[in-house]
Amino acid sequence: MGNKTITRGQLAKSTGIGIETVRFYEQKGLLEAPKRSSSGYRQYPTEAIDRVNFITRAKNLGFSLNEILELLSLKVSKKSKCRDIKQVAANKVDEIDSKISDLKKIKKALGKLIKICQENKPTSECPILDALNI
Amino acid sequence: MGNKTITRGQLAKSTGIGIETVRFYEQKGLLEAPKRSSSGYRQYPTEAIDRVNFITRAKNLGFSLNEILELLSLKVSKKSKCRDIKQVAANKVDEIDSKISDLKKIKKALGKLIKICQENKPTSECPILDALNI
DNA sequence: CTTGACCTTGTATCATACTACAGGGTGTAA
DNA sequence: TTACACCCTGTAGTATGATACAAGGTCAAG
Repeated sequence: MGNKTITRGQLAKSTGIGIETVRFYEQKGLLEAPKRSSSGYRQYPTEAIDRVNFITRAKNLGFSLNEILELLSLKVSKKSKCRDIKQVAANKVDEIDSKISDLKKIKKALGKLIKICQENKPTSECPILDALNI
Repeated sequence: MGNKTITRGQLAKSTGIGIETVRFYEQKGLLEAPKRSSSGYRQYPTEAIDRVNFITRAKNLGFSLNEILELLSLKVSKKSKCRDIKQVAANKVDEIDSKISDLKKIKKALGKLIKICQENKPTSECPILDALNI
């Protein structure tokens, strides 16, 4: 009952997003429309902070807002839908595995570049691509 | 010398991007302006395919075109710049490590969700966030 | 020697994801 | 009770990353 709530500005400040972005995410369905005070102020539960932080991180990982909405909406409501949810989740896992693999390749290439740099060797026009291919 | 070249349309087709996107990437400096035939047709070296594929993958991983340009432009030209390049590369490695870590967390959360689904347990309003926190 | 699939340029439009107002109300502190 | 920082709504503008189109030139096949 006596759960602490925060305002839109406080949510924005504690997650590092813009205050207008909060409203934008609400419009997009990424943030649930919160309870309002008698004067119409939004009253967010503190869990909204986790939700916004998730959105920010997922965005950073190359997921679109629509994909993030899909991730956040994944839930088991009826048995009949369980198969679909498993399918969506499994597809996302595959996608994530391939992202991790690509990131590791780029990381390795950067490591090679740093090494070349330390050895003061000359580099080609595009050492990153070279490092990815060799 | 007798290196095979491909046209803009062939580059687009073999990388899965739009033909206009090729020109767009050229404008942005992501693709070097290629040699032209006597009639003005672009003649891309086949390596341009690797470059476009890199751009596509990096974009998918949440890097902006400007960041990708920075990655592709990393090269050791003078000793005096070596320190800077190492710094940029090392920063990118850190960024990549944190992306991998975030992706693993989401993957784990999806795994939990799949398990819950198989056990036919009821889920909360947002199982993904629950799975990330627990 | 024409048809059709390609290429050229310039410019305009689009989708996504914000970001910035204007015009007004609220809440607390001096 | 007035200052000031905050909140509200609606709507307009911006940045990024494409994508579309018009008007025309090129090239190989038939």
